[in-house]
Amino acid sequence: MINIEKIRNEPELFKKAITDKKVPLELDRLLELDRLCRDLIGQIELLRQQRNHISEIIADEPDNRNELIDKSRILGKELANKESKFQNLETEFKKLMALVPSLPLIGVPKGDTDKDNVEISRWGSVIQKDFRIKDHLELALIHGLADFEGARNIAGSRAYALTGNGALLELAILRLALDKILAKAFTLISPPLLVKEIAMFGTGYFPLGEDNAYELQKDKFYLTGTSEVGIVSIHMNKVFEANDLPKRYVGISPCFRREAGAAGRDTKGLYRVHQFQKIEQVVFCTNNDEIARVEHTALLKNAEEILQALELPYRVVVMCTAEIGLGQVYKNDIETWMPSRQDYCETHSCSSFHNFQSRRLNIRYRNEKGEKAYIYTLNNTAIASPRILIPFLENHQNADGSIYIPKALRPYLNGLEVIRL
RNA sequence: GGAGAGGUGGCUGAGUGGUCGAAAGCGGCUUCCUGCUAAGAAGUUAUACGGUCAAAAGCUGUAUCCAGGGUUCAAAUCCCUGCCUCUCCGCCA
Repeated sequence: MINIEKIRNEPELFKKAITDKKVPLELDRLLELDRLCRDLIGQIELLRQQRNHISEIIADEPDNRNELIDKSRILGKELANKESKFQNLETEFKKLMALVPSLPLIGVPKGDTDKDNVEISRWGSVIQKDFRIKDHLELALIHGLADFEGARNIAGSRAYALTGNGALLELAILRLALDKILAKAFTLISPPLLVKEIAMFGTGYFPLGEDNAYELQKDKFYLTGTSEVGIVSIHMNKVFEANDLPKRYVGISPCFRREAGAAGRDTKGLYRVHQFQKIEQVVFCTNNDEIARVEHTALLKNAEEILQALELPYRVVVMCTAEIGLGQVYKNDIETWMPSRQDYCETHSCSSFHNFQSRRLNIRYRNEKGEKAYIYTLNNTAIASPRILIPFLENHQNADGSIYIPKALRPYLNGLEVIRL
């Protein structure tokens, strides 16, 4: 939850963020509820004070005991009345509070769609091949890297199975990415993927993203769409010592996404699937904007190094206001070149939250003065598969249909240099 | 899935309806003493939000003994639900 005092003091800033991020929230109603609640809680505390005072006297067995008990009873009725009124107001207040976005940092471009994102860098050259290129589906088919038909029969649309070298290739890429991150002193976590609502809410995926999560109704669990959810939320209510920070984690997990709202989009192939594997970087740091910025840049660089090792051309973009989520203050996507699409497409997403998540989950640290302050959180993809297999297969195909294996990956594939037909 | 036990402050742990935000011990902090690195003495020590104040301190109000609901004039204490931990049985990768 955003600090209500900040909202009271600078409502215009939040109104702008609400508009820019396109959040369905009426801030004036929230502020009105805040006033009503505060006024009512004042009245309630006064009544409680009176009742507590009378209770103390009753305990001393005075002569007019019964009289006092009657008086307390009347106070109690009035209290109950106001308390239930308060509860209703507070419920609505909390619901609206959950929708208050974090403020985008200066430098986040204002915009409505991904067309408004701003490219800031490129790496690698996009080579237009002098032969007819095959898309990843065709390549997967001729090499036997994936089975779509069988998977879809039992798991529905967007399902896939990686087979043979396809599965080995995925494992190799994941392990390469993991090793690159581990070399930078990150702590590996394989977190819970089946979590309670508080974890989804606390990391900011709920309430607005509820349609995108798989829900296990019988047990009231949700399947996480990224290991970030488990990694961040297992620290709920924790207080770090300042010298524990920054704490850097790398997560590994399957990820589950309903892709609601994307019905009919990207239904072919490995681009938009319900289940995938991801290596994820997550960082906790002190509540210092400059430190967070440095960490953000480092997370971005780590991901870029992985793509460079895989010899895949990519570009980095700054996401515009409508494309960053409720909680993010700044976000970069890395888009990797996909020949079949003749475009750079999202493969990585690097987000800074400042204290948006830590306030929801009550994750703090003790600063130099001994005071508790909310930490900052950040995260970025290291690698996500099978989407990354699209640029991998398509960029590395040769005229004869074989697939080139970049040098850095060969140790993970028993020295394999080319996947031949 | 079945049966049982439990969840109290930084930690251990007492408290079965009012005098309890909570005994005692440990730990922490402050001061003193002694002097030689550890021991002694005294005091102090929960959190959040509000009021008072220029501000801090202090004083003061409310809430908090896992969470939510209920009983009662009054709940850490009684009742219900949920969550978590532990033990036994069953099932199982």
